[in-house]
Amino acid sequence: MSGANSPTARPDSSPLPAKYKPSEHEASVRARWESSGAFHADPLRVLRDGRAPYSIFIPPPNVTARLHLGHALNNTLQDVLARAHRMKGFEVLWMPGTDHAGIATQTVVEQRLLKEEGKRRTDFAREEFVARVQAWKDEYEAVITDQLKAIGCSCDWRRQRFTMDNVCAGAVREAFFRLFRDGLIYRGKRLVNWDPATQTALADDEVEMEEVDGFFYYLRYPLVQVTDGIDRHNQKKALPATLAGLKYAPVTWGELAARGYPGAESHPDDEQAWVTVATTRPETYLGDTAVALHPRDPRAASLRHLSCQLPLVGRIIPLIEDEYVVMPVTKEQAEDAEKRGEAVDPKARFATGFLKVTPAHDPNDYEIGRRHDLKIINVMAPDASISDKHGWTDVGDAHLFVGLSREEARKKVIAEFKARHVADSNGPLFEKQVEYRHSVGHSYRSHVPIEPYLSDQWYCRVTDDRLRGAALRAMDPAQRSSADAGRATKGGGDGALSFFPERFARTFETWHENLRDWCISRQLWWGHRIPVWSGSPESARRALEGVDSDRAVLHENGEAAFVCVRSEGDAALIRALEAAQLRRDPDVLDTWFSSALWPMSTLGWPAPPPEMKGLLEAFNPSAVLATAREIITLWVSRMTMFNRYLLPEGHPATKSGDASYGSSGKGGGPVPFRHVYINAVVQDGHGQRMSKSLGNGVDPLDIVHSHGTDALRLVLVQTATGTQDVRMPVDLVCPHCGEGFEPAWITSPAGYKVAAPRQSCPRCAKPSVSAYGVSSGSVKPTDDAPQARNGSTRFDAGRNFCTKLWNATRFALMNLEGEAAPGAVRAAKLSLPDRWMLSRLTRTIREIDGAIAQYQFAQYAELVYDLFWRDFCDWYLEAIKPTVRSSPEQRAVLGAVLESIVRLLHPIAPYVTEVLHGALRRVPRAPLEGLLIPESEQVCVAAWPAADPSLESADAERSFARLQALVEQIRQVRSAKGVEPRRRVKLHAGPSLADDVRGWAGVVEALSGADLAPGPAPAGAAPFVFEGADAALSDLADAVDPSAERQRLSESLSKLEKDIAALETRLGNPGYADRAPPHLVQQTRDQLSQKIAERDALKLRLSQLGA
RNA sequence: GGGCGCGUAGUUCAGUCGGCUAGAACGCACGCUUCACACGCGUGAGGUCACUGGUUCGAGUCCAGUCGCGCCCACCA
Repeated sequence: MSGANSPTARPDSSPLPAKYKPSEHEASVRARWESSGAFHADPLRVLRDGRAPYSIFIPPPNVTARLHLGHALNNTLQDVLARAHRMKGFEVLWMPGTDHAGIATQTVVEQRLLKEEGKRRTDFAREEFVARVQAWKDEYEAVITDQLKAIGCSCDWRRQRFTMDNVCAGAVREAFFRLFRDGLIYRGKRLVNWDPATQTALADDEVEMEEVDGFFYYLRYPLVQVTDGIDRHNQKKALPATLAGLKYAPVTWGELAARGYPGAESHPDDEQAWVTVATTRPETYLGDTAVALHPRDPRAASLRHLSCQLPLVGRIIPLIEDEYVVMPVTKEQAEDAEKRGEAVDPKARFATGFLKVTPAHDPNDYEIGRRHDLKIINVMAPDASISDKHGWTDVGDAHLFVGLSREEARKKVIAEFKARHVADSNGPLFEKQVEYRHSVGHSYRSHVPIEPYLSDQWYCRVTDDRLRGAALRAMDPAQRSSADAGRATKGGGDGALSFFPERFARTFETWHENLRDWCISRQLWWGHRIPVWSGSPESARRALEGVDSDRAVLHENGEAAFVCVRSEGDAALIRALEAAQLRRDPDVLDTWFSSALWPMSTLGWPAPPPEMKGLLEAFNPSAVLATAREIITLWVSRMTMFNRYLLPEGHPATKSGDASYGSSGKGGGPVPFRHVYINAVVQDGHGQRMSKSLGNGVDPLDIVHSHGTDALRLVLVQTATGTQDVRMPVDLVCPHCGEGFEPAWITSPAGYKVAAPRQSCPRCAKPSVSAYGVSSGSVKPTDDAPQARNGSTRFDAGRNFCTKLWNATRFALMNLEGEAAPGAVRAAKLSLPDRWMLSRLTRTIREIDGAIAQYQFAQYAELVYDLFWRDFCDWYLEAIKPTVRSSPEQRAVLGAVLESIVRLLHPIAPYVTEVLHGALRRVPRAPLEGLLIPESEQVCVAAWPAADPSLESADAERSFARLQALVEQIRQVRSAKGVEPRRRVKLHAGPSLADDVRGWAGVVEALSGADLAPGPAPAGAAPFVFEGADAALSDLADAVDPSAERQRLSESLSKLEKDIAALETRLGNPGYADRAPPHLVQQTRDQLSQKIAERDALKLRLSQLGA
């Protein structure tokens, strides 16, 4: 112990190093977490011991690339929840894993193979190629796992899964089998987003829209009237002219005029009439099977029962009426409508009112075709060249287009239409072209325009009520907007699902209301192979003779038979099928199919191996899913549907721990999670979404390197305020001299602002390589141009906070030595700062609990920040400095409060709190009545602090607030008068305030550097007013300058006058006293009278100083 | 085209039920190397809460509209 005159201990007695260096502690802390098994969840503690479960399924990151700050945010928030609930006594399972991300991963691997080895996928055998992708996956799965571990994620790492591992594959297989068996998976000919370059179907979200400059082409279709065979024509629309003895005759303008067609009379009577269609894609006219117009179009009546004949092809196609068609408007009409505030379809200005309908090559036309039972004629090969081998037979004179690419065909069609005439004497078939800028879907893989393409695909019937309806019924009725909101019935997961922030419920709801069946097949090699064998019905039936329907299911579809085999291990059956010439489908499943099963597959459904027994019963449904808003549709929806469909209604009450869940088959099963928390999108400094593939993704490990993990997490948590976007501007850090600098920006090929691949440091001028160039593969780090890490001053606040916490703990440790209090310390007997601090702690614990329950992460961070820095450091530690060494009771409070703060902070800043907890627990701590913080070896499994509400003391908070106000006032006077910081001055106060100051036992003196002096203030003292009473400071070194003093007091006076005027206006308002709540009126009155008292005191003081 | 979000101090952002004399961090100014911490301490300066109108005793907050920025979904006549 240092000398008796020293109020606190010497700094060198601290057991902690002088400075917190994250890199010196994080690895060893992490190793202790892992070896202790602190994060390993045991379903038995739930199922047998009745402990409350709390589970979270990680959104499995794609194994395509390293994680960026967006992932760091998402996973930090999950970790905050996991750690907080672990400390609150829940049995926590945070399930980790990664996603095979079919198309994305295959694409990056293909690109790399092409770049590094000059090879294409087709240069490999399928197994060989898959092995290469597997190698990539192994590499990135390891990288991602390391990143997640580094940022402190408290996942149950022993249970880590991958969407294509054996357990997950079993779930995919079983789910597919049941959905197939129940008629919810079917083979369909549908329009898909076809990438003609890679020849695969793409999901809607794999299509990128790009603005393209193009043209509207105006083409003329001659009008004809079918004179014989009209019935057959109407039954099977769009017949070739040559077929079935169809007889037809040209329709002349004269006939049209007779039918009342507006404007027909301006044409020669005996010439053949035509209609003009407008299209951006003239080459698709080869597949047209109708021309449509709006039923209210003024021309519609006069055209009824007429047809068009496609030039060159010769096909006769009907004129049909459909409300989808946009009627044309003139420029003037459009402007008028806009003036009236009416929306005008931009297409209306270009439209002719006649829409060519090509069901095989346009999604909207496909829908029209279905409505009108039109023929579907596919005129393209899979490579998007014009072909007569894929469903187009009535080629006629159009054979000159066959074999052309779609681009060549477009030119050729235009050229031919320009060169030909409607009829011998008419004008050309080509009318005009108009420039038109529109957005066109492009493949995110090959960047060529998407072709809507008719092909055979597997579909999941998500529009079935057992899936879609179940998902909608899962929603919390309070978050539903539509009419049937109130009709949610009881049972299963109905009404159990809610969104945070609430507004995202709308996204979920409208998605389901507009849902279409889900195309689940992909023409890829990387993924879950579709477990269906197809061949002729007879051979399929023969091969399945005597095979139980539990092993395989047969669906027949006209000439084809499809056999779904339940188990990959059913080798005998598979051999029999292949012997019967049935071939396995070459396609794989959409990646989201396995993702949709994540909450089940990771828990071992349907047949858990021994080490996974009980997981499903214990941990599904999970507590919360934390994810990004753009996958509400892709993922959240599908998990909800599958979980509810595949798990039985009674779950988890089902007792069996084995495979034998019967599917409820009604979609009445449990929700996969009760809450969905949508976190913000992390953007870069330019407001662009952060993404490694764009080259603007920041590796969280760069921030870990520069600021430490806890700093990273603190700042990320602070940003989670419920907004949609978070901007995280980043710099580069020079690898040579450590200078942070703003990179030089360039625009990437995709139009994003990214750091230039090569940078040079503004300080040392040496070159470096930025992340963008590295991820795009355009440049590699070398010895003289090493890679610059990202850095950001945004994280300084977090680092500073950790340092402050470290230092405060060091200080506390120095002062916690010494005799412990003999028994339990009772709050009522403590000093004001102690009672105040305990009150603040108790209140803050309550507020933090509320914030966590509502996913108010930023508020949680702010609460614990203020508690620690503002209350504990700025006031409490300073207040107890004079007394703590001599008061065992005060030491008990100090130790208990700091330990509580460390625990409250642990979910956000796990590393530094773990180290500090280790140091703090070596100091014996006397128990404190009302504050329960049981001993624990590690803070990550320590109990959340429990404070008795009685510790919350309004009285202590009120008194301490007065003390703080007085101290601040004294500091202001000192600062205004330029008193030396270390100089002790004298405080003169009236008897009542002096009593209070004495009652506060030296705290005011310690915090303000002013000692209470007896008697009235001497001449020349600096006066001030506290709570309307005179007080003063004297002994300020130099004599007080009366003119400066007048100046200062006058400023205070004018501010007071302003306040008083404002308060008087408010009270003078006749409505205020009547209608405002009484306590507010009273408060205003009190404020006014206090300000008036202060003003009068100041005025008196000023007059004493002499005007 | 449909939906959602944002606009508050130089910067990044809080601001819940309308009660506000609008806060924080960083930055800035002044003072302080005080025996936990200069990644610190103390004291300050800094705001037409995008704009217009409305409701209200009272509007940053609610309503209507305007302008600007961004995101998601849909869309190739």
